[in-house]
Amino acid sequence: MSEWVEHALSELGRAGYRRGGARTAVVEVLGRHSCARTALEIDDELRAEDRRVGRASVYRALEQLDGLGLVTKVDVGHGTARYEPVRPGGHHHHHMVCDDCGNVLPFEDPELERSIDRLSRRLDFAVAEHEVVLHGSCGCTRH
Amino acid sequence: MSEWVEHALSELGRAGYRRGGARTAVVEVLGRHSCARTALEIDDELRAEDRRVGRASVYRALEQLDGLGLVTKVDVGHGTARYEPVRPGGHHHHHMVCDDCGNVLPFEDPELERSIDRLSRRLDFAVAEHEVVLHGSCGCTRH
DNA sequence: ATGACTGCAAAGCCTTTGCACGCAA
DNA sequence: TTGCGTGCAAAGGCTTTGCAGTCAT
Repeated sequence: MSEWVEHALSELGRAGYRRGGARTAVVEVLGRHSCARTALEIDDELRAEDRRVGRASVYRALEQLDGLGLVTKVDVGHGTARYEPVRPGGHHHHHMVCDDCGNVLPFEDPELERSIDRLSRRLDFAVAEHEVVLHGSCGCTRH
Repeated sequence: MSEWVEHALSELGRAGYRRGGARTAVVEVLGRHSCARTALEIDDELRAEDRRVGRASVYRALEQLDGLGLVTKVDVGHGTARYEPVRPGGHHHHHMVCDDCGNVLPFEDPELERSIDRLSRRLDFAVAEHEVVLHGSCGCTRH
């Protein structure tokens, strides 16, 4: 089992949550992925392994995880939220969205992070989070 | 009238669109703002000046303008799309979103743009657009 | 036993679509 | 006259909420 899954479950416990089946299932699915998933994808994945869970419970679990900082909510457009595990010590990354096939791919770039940090200090605005989304094509249409 | 309004109306004409009332009204509202508006805000603004327009027409006009590159669709999360005029020669900018009051403010930073350009060249991905969103607080809760 | 957790169904948003009428060209 | 443009209403997605039964503690 992924380290993050144990971490998340223990943090949930510490925050006073009970160990319900639906929430645990959501945590386990998230733990299998390094990049952002939608609520629907998580639900489908659970359904595929016959662990049927109410859609509402998926959303509730994600909301709680987000509140505890255990996942990040990523919005790459198209009106569907995505969530991904925040691994302690893990690398901060952003996303490229293929406008041809809808694929979402992660990337990271220290120089970009430095630019944003410097900028954040300069602005008259208390920056808490930042998100960079690149749109374009991953090359899926090449044969 | 804003220069962009004339530009947009003429481009719409060149693209073969007729000069309908609803679309023109949407263009005029957009032209009054330099930063991103939602479809609902545009609709409200029109309603306030007794130029009632069907909600669907607002969405249709925005879609067409986006298709011609006359506006940019900006997604700062919260599940609501925003649109802003693309002024020829205007500065490329990004957005800060106040998580306390929902305010959306523009900023620009040449260094950040350079970082993204360099990064884009390095990636195995054809970057067409990019979007940076800063979340945090604009200070509205200070008294 | 108590109250959190869950699933289901219903309701809420934002956005898109279908359709008949009206207007620009 | 032609068919694009428009408004209205209905339908579509994603997400949230209400509620009663269930389960962890």
